[in-house]
Amino acid sequence: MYVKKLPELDYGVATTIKALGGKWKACILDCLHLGIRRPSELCRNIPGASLRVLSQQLKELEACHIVYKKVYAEVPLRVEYYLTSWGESLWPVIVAMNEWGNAYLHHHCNNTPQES
Amino acid sequence: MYVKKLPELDYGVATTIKALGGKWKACILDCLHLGIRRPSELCRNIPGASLRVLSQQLKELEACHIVYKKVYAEVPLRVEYYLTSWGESLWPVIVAMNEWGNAYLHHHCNNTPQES
DNA sequence: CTTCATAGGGATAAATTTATCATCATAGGC
DNA sequence: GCCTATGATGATAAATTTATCCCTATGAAG
Repeated sequence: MYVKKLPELDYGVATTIKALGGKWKACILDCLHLGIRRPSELCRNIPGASLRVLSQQLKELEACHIVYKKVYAEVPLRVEYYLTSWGESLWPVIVAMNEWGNAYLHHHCNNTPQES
Repeated sequence: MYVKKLPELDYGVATTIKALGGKWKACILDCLHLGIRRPSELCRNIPGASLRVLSQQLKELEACHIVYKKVYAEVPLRVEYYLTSWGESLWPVIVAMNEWGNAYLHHHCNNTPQES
């Protein structure tokens, strides 16, 4: 890993963005809400993300106490991720962001924000 | 600038994060809500951010139609940024993110998400 | 014996974002 | 003239995030 060199902002929004801002994190949280729990399942449900990347993001979400991991002593190894109460409490925020973003996309269709 | 090489996710949350996710964007939007409009004023109100970086972020926000720019033909040059209706409609989302993030910070005090 | 699925991680590369430094232009104060 | 402030931008460096490749380990299936 690396170490942050620049000071951070103790800012509610900044904190939320750090928690949610990873490329695949919102997708992962969506999947967890749908009951998809195992890394390999997540990988199949999120086209474009490799297992490696999802593992990294899950690890970060876990470090943030947004998800937690259950490991079963089976073979092949079986792991499940669940939302913590912090993860659950994040849901309304995700919904609000999703609504705004979708409304935005409908009005600025075929472009992402930075490019339009 | 650079050109994106990898495909983007057409995801409401991803869109919102792209719009809000810049390091200083939430600060800028806060300032605009407070009536701070000129780049040099923003710079003085956001310790740590250089004028150059704020200009970049303002430019991105402008490209997203979240803020717009008014230029006055004065000397020295005078510029003001305002929230568009999209920018205004983003406010509830920012508030929700801010509340969650602040609650989070209070319970995991002295740590940012990724480090805790 | 080879391959698959499972989950994880080290090493490294690539992509992206943010910061730094320099420059331009204009007018005023000293 | 030199320094200030204003706002913008080009070039480049640094920091950070995301992706790729390869390896570990286990047991079952072929």
